[in-house]
Amino acid sequence: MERYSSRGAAAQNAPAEAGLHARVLEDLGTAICGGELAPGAILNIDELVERYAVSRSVVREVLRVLASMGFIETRRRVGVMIRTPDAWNVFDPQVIRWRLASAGRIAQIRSITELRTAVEPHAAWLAAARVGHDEASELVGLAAKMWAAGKAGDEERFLRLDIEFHRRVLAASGNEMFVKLQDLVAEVLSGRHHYHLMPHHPHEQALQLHADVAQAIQRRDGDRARSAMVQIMEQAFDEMTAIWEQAGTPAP
Amino acid sequence: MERYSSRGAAAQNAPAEAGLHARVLEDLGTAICGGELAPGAILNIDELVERYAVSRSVVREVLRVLASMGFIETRRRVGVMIRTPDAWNVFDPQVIRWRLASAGRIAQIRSITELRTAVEPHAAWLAAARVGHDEASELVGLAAKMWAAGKAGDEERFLRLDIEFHRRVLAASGNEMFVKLQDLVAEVLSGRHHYHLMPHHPHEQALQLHADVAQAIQRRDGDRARSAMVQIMEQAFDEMTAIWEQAGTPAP
DNA sequence: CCTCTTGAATAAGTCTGCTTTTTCGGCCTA
DNA sequence: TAGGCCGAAAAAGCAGACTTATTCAAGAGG
Repeated sequence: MERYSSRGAAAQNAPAEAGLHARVLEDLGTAICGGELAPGAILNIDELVERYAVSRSVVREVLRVLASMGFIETRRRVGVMIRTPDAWNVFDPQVIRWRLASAGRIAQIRSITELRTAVEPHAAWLAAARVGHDEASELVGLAAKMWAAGKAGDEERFLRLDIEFHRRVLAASGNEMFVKLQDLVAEVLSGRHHYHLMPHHPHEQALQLHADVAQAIQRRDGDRARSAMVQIMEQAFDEMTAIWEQAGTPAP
Repeated sequence: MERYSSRGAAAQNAPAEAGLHARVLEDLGTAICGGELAPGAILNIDELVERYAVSRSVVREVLRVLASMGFIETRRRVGVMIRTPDAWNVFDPQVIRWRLASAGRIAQIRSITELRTAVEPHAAWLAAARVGHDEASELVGLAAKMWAAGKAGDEERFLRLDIEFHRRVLAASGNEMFVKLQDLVAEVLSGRHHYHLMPHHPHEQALQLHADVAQAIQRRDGDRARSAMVQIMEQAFDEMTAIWEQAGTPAP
């Protein structure tokens, strides 16, 4: 199988056992996100059939999926045209993974970080109004565990608890889209780990702020929950800024 | 062609000239979003081939797209299983359209309204830091036109300008995901129109607030831009609340 | 010389029958 | 009862033929 994507970080998520569809999709997806297939470029089905040495049905199914992501447009008598990035479904988790694997990695991380900076404080505020008793208690418990893990210097555990904490706050907001958002953030965080862009040495203050959020939500003090979350986001944002100022890091 | 979706608002976006793929996708998408095909239900390809009287290739291509949206899961020896809503890509514009056509319409409108309530103030704040000279001027001009249209009572024109204004603010934030978000919001607003859920009688104060946002962004006063946008969002949110309190409206 | 019609070439869209692979579920043995 | 074997079911994949829409260019007519 000849590839478009230059065999870097690509195709790692779709190894041999994954089926032809997944492998071709993975390769074309990374190639488009990575710019190896530039917007405006034109392919045709037979060319892809030859290149990947798969049947027409496989190629056609992949093209349908790519079209639904806004990556391509097919026209009779013309072929398959690569679309410009502004048409892409940048909220699709799969697209985010591909972009994290591309040179636009830093931009992707920044976009999502800004997005959560906007959303999570509001989610905390909503959560204070809507959370159930048990949910609130668990949130407080989780904050306590984070505090312990942070104090003990157990970074791995802290990171897991951190992600779980934010997921629960978003879940408690009662907004399905906020919950989904956490999946995207998780993509970024795990991607950040994968590409060795990890800072995350929990500050003393961050530990306290998470506890504040949990407590404020439990006491249904929306404004306090929001302002504590704003501070958490400011810290997270500063961390990210530090990352992309030492940018240019080619990374694997 | 026999349908799953009960021939209501469905299949209106994919009429006869659209091709078999689009029509089958439309019908299955609305059926799943509408709950006619419940999570856990199992289909198989041949059944769909018979039901829609199309070939296997059409069905398989549709299934691949639905799978990439998190709607279904296919397993050998089992068939095609409908997945639970928490697996759906609720940020996909197509999914949003289907949900707006379903009984969960109100929930969808609420989710997105909450999302933009969270995002737009932050976008305004970012825009103040990043906007270019021309962009800022145009924003001020746009706010002025809105003011005129609002005063003249030209609702149609006001609505168009309103959408354009918010799009530009999001664009000026320099965050690609924020821009994409506006597409989703536009889906909701036009859906709201389509399903006759329009309030929108521009208040005097709203006119002033839009002008405030534009001016603050031009003067690079992020905090003032944000707080004005917060107030706009509060008004928009109140409008929406009014809609779903008179809920139960079956609508077309 | 320009416009309009026509028609042929092209590439996607659709259909069909076939082979391969995976996996479930029952059955058999230890 | 646990573990392994086997057969059937269904998706995955393949190959090729036919259909249809679109484009582009040549030729007819003004």
